[in-house]
Order: sequence, then structure tokens, then C-alpha cells
Amino acid sequence: MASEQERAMSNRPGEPDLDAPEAPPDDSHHDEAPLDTLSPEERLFRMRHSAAHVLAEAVLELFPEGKYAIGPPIEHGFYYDFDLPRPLTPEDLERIERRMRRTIKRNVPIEGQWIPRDEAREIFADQPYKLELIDEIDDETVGYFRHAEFDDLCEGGHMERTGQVGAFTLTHVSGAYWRGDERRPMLQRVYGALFPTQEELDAHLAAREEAERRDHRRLGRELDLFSTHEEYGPGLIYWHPKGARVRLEMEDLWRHEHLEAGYELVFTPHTGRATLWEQSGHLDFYAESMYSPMDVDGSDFYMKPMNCPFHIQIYKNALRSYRELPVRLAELGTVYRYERSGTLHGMLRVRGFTQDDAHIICTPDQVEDEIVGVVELFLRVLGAFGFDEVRARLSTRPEEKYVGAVEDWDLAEASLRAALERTALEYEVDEGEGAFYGPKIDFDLVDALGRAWQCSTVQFDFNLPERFEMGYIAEDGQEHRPFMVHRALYGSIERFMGILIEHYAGALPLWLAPVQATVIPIADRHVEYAGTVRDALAARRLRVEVDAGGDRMGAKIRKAQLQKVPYMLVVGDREAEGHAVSLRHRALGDLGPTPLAEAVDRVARERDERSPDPEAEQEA
RNA sequence: GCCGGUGUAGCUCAGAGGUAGAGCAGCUGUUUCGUAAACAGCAGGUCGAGGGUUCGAAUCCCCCCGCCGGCUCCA
Repeated sequence: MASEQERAMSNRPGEPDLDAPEAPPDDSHHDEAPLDTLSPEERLFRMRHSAAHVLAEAVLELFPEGKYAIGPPIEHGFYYDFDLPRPLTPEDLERIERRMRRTIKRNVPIEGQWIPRDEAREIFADQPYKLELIDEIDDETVGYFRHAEFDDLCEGGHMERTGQVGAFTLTHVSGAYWRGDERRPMLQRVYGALFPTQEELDAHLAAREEAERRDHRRLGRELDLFSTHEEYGPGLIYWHPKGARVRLEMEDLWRHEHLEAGYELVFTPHTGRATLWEQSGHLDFYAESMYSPMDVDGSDFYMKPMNCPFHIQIYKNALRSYRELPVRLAELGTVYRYERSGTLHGMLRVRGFTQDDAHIICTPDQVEDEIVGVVELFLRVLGAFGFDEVRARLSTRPEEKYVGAVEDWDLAEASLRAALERTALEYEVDEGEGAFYGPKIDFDLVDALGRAWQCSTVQFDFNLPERFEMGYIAEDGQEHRPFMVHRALYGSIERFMGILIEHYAGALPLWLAPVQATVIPIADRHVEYAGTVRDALAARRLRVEVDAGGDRMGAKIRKAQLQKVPYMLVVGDREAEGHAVSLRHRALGDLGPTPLAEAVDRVARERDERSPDPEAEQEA
């Protein structure tokens, strides 16, 4: 199970179809489909592509000795990579952008043609990156585009004139290796955002700001949920009391659902002797992601990057009969993985995290029902967290490098498909994208901002049962190899928490909220009654606090609102007298006077039903 | 790891060779207040670490460490 912890930002770029026109060999003019026949996506793709050319032109005007590499359209805009004599500054970006706007205003035609490779080699004689690209092109002609004085090697997909590129802004500059290869030169990449209209661009920029506002690192600090202490270990999370309350709710639900679904819970060690990792193959294939070994009594011990080898030991501790299968072993197992320092990101990409890991070991004819059970469990629990939109991706057997028998792969893939069909989940298929040891389904959940996060995964493993010689005695009295499935629902508790924080912008649903209600006495003489109110809520196991400080009521309300506490119970003379509270909800505002018992019932019911907030918290 | 940026009070930030500042938070006091910020006072810092230049360094130089944005998108 190599990829529970996926890329921090796993939003998959909506790779537009390049749809390169075939080169008419006898016609040097580079024909492109007329603009008015294009879908909006293709049009946008062309706008972004053309803007990249305009960008390159502007940069090369400022740095005539600069080299340019590649500049494709991307999800929200475009970029272009350059090799320049000095690093670009924010002021440079402004100058570049001004020049780009000039070119766009001049509205010059963008023209393409096919030219012989030799001619291209002459044109780009002092452009090493272009020459490298030309050498890799198989045809005898290559695409060549120009507008005004600027020319570029390019297979096409452009607007007709520079005035047609839409609304854009340059966003940032960063380093990027030539061809994504860290052994090759580091280039400077200039990014731009581009949309057909200013309104759409503004909406995109606003969405970026919103995402920044929801950043779990910032909310985690403001809401006192967690911290990191870089000087004592980058990528390691410290859960504060309030964050731990949320985690406990996540874990309680998880344990309850897993016991209900027939899993057995286990605990396994955090470290094991090198021999275990040799047998599992991790030291051969996964060593670069493992913490360095520690010496214990003269042999090497490794922190575990995965739980599977331990669960396998539990399975193998007895001779297993087919009557015992399926065996489902589940653990909230904390693992440590060495992630490169530059990739660490808050709770979303860390070096120590708790996997909600389970291994199902079963016979071939149990496989399908087991997988269906897993998918149903996933959807039920993800739904409880408010993730109703889930996308699935089925990855099948790679063409070449794989272990195990083809029949077993076929059975496994069929069962994964069947589970997706039986749960009526929409899915796409990534042919040949499975791991070498088995096919899998990855689940992306979609958050309030429309971002997709890969969390859950079900993954067959034809490798470890072999390596550890797992077996069971079947009805025929012979030992057989069982099927083994890894699966994780949250993936990583840390990561899932980070996603939850961003999804809800910190306003977690009441059942998850660290503080579910704050009692606000108006004056000191109401503190005693506030205690009565608190006790009434606490008696129903609600997480409640009294704000007995010297602030005025308005300030206490503000504090509770900023802490995103779902309910505020204001108590003054009237309430103390009438055994009531004045109820306020963080999203609904003042709900007016309410008898204490009724208020308690309301809050407890919302907790028990795991209700989402009545009003759209999501919208900002 | 690499490229660029960045690191000053718990938080957000100002200070750009002459001995460290604001707002918020905290503490103390006064106020006892009806649905998103009462008022006053006090305290708070080896300016990320180490080394160097200088009469003098938060400020300039070197070297570490951390954080932030990227490093997948193939003419």
C-alpha cells in the first residue's frame, strides 16, 4: 500500500486534449481548426497556450540572452520555463506583464507552419532546449509558430490573434527542473492564471484567497487544534487537547463502524528487526522512504512505514482453516516515512502519521463480497463527515512488471468492478496503472471548494502473501494461498483532519466540534446559573465551557464565533429566573429564549444525528 | 534534495549600521453590561542558530536550521 498519503494537492489537472492536427506533408501552412468550431474547453486551452507564447516573447525581450524551454497551458492558466542570467523578481513580473498587455493590445496575428527540421535547427541554433526538442521529433517537418517578431517551436493549438487570449495575470515564479528531472538544469518557471473573461479570472483569484483563508495550518493554530515543532522534527504533528477531541470522535466512529462490519482490532509494534523488512521486500523497494535504522543489541531495527508485515505475523501465528476466513485485521497504526523536506506540508504531508489500516485475508470466492463490504463501509463513513461526492478510480494490471497469476488479477479486477457497480459509484478506469503487486481502487473525495483529495484506497496484494508464505487449509485438506487486500478509509488521520478543517473552514459539524457549546453569563451574578447550564449539558456528555471572564457579552460572543463554537447559550436575569437560556447558533445567529431542557435536547440531538450545520457554513 | 522567497513579542507586522516598536492576545485593576471588540495600567524579545566585518550589527558578509511557493502538466 504505497500511496495512502498522496500528493498534498492531489487535484488532478484537467489535462485538456491536445488534439494535435496531423501535418499535411505537402502543405507548409499549419492549418488549425477554425475557432468557431471549437468547444469552450479547446478555446480556453488555445487562449492559455497563446498567452504562454506572449509571455515568452516578453521575457526574451527583457533578457535577449535568455533561453526558453517549454510553455504549455495548464489547469488554471499557463506557464513557461526559462533559463535566465538572474532570478526574476516580483518587479520583473510586473514589467513582463506590461509588455504582454502591449502585445495583446497590438492584436497581431499568430501564424503557424510546418518547416523542415534542418531549417528549424538553424532558426533555433542558439536555443539548446529547443534543439533538444527538435531532435526528439520523429517527423521530417516540425511545427513553427510566430507572432510579430517572436517565433517558437510549437505543435499548435492557438488563437488567431494575440488580442484573443482573454483575461490573465501573472501569479508567481518558481524553480522547475528541465523536463522534471532533478539531474537536469533548474529553470525559472513563470506562472499565469488565465480565463476567458475578467469575471472568471476574478472568481478564480477569489477562490484562491478563499483557499488561503481556509488553510488548515492557519486554522489549526487559530483554533488551537495542533502544532508542529520544526526544530524538534519537521513533519511531526502535536495534537492539542482540542484537536485530540476531534481525533477521538473520528477514531470512535471508526472503531464502532469496523467492529460492526466484522473487523478485529489489533495493535502492533512501531518497530521491527531488519529481517522483517528484508522478507517483506521493503528494504529492497522502499528503503528511501524509511527512517534510518537504530541499533538494538547489535541488530538494525526500523520504524515501521507500513503495518502490513505485522498484521501478517498475527495471521500466521496459527494454522488457518478456510472456516476462519475472512480474517479482517484493523489497526490505527502510526507509521513513519521519510518524505523529502521540500514536500512537507502541514498535516497534509508529514513524516509521522496514523494510518487507519486493515488487511482482509480471504478465499477466492469471498473476494467480491469483501470488496463490496469495504466500499459500502467507506461510503457510509465518508458520508457521515459530509463528503457526499466521492469519485473512484480503478487501476488495473500493468502491461509488463507485475507479480502473481493473471487469473488472480482478473478475479481481483472483476471483484473491484463488481463492487463499484453494486454500489452504483461512478468511476473511471486507469488501464495498466495498478501497482506491480495488485489492482486497486482509489477514492477521491470532493471538498466544499470542489477540490478532490485522494484518501481511501482498496488494494489487492499478490506479493506479500507469497513472500511471507501465507496459507490456509481448504476443504480439500490442502494448503492454499489466500487473497490479501489492504485498505484504508481515512488514509492518514492527520491528513484527513487537515482536509476536514479546510472543507469546513474550521466550522466542524457539532458532533466533531472540540467545544460544542459555550455558556455566556452576562454579568458576574449570572456565573452561578451558568454553571447549572453547563452541568445540564455536560450530563448529556456534551463538550461545554463557561466564559466567566470579565468581557462584555458582545466580546464573549465574538470570541465564541471566532472559535467557531456551534452554540452559544447566553444567560442573564431573565434566563436565570425562568430556567432558560438565550440560544445563539454560530451560523443562524440569535434563536431567542429557549427553556434549558429544550436547548439541551436540541444540541444533544444534533450531536447524536451527526447533523451538518443548518445553514451553509461552506459558503465562506 | 534543488530553485526562489522568507524568519523581529503567543499572533499579525513596522524598523534597512547608532543600542528594539505597534495592534491583537496575556496579566492587574475599574466597569456588571442583552447577541461579533468597555476603559486604564503592567508585563512581554539572547531580532531563527553559529561565525565574520565594524568603535558599534535586527540591519552588511559567510554558513547552518526552519518555514512559504514550486520542482507531475512535455514543442
